[in-house]
Amino acid sequence: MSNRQTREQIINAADQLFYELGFEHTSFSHIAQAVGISRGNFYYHFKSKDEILDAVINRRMINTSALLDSWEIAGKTPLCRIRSFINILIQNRAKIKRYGCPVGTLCSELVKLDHPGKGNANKLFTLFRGWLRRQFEQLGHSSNADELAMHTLAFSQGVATLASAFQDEKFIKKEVSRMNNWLTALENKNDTQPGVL
Amino acid sequence: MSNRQTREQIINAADQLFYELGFEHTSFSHIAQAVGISRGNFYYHFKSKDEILDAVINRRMINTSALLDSWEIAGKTPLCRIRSFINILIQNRAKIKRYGCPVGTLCSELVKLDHPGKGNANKLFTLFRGWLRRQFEQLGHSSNADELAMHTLAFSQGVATLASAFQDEKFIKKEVSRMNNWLTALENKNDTQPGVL
DNA sequence: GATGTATTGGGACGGTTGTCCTATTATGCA
DNA sequence: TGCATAATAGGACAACCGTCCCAATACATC
Repeated sequence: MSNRQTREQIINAADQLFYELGFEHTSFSHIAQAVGISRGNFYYHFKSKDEILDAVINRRMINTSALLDSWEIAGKTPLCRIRSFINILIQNRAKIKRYGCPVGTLCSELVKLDHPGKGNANKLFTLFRGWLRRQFEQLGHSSNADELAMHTLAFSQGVATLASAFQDEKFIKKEVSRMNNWLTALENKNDTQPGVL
Repeated sequence: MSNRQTREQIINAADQLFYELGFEHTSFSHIAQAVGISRGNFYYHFKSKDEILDAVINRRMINTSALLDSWEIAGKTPLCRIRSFINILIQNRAKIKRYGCPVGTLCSELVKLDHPGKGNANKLFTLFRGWLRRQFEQLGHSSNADELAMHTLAFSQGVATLASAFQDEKFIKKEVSRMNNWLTALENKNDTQPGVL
């Protein structure tokens, strides 16, 4: 097999296992078994476990960018695009129920480990944050677009954490519905109307 | 030193270390060093690491119960009591910024480890949930008290996760302020007024 | 002060971790 | 077909893990 192919498979397996088992609890043995290669083969592709983590985060960054771009194209209005973000909670509800949010749980773990890669992991949040901020600006909330973006991010994190703790998919749907109502209300009171904070 | 004293010290240190380093990453060596005893001494007080986790969760349950009771006494109105809950984000903001929420991060970790103690850890959430539900019932929102309790919990989890990821205490204050506004608005439209969902 | 129990320290144990080396096999090019 | 290089398998390595045993010490009771 070519260098590139095996490397991609390792990143693939690590990506999934880091999500499902956590970074620290995922061992080379886990990844090796998932890919179907020997443990000793890793050093040829990656110098350390941290380097695999870097590759995984990098891959997630690229995938996330592509996802945001697709929403940018498919969504006609900023409101519609923000709803795309919120709806990933519904789409991924089965996995979220089992493992929480892949971004939030990774960041939380790396912070506790005081791991060098925690900064990179947080960039995933920054990616969503910037994209959401731009959507809220286009929605007419330039004055507090970043705050609204952070609020939307916090919403998704809270829902994911509780859905996982209580093993409750219905709760996800309820909160998404609540969030959609909030967005609708937000559309009707933007910066163009004076006197509204 | 008496049996009880050492045991309490172990639970104390483990409680703090599980929060700051995570459960899996905290070793007997860590705890031993924090308490100032030898590693071999553990088996006399606890048969396994899982047993320490049980004791830590038990301790947190007791402390949480006491905290909720104190809010019940100090808070004159249900609204005031719910605000007590929200304000722990402000009070513990320094630690939350560094390590996230002690309940949320522990539950997330144990779920990924598929650890037997995950059920016990979730009981901490259930404790808050039930207490909040009762407060919302007293506030006149019996029909959806549990939903409002879960929403409040999700809010706090989302804020803690993002505050930790972005190392941002100001964000906590902003979101707490937003939540307080939401509560105020909620007080003015309870079940006693028909036609409001 | 002697004796029996409660508590502790030190270390052994098998297993797993991430890292790293080397012999072996597969592959592509001349 | 022969050869250089790419890729892999297997295992050695020290360090650490949780567990567990046992001898040494502290303490309380007589």
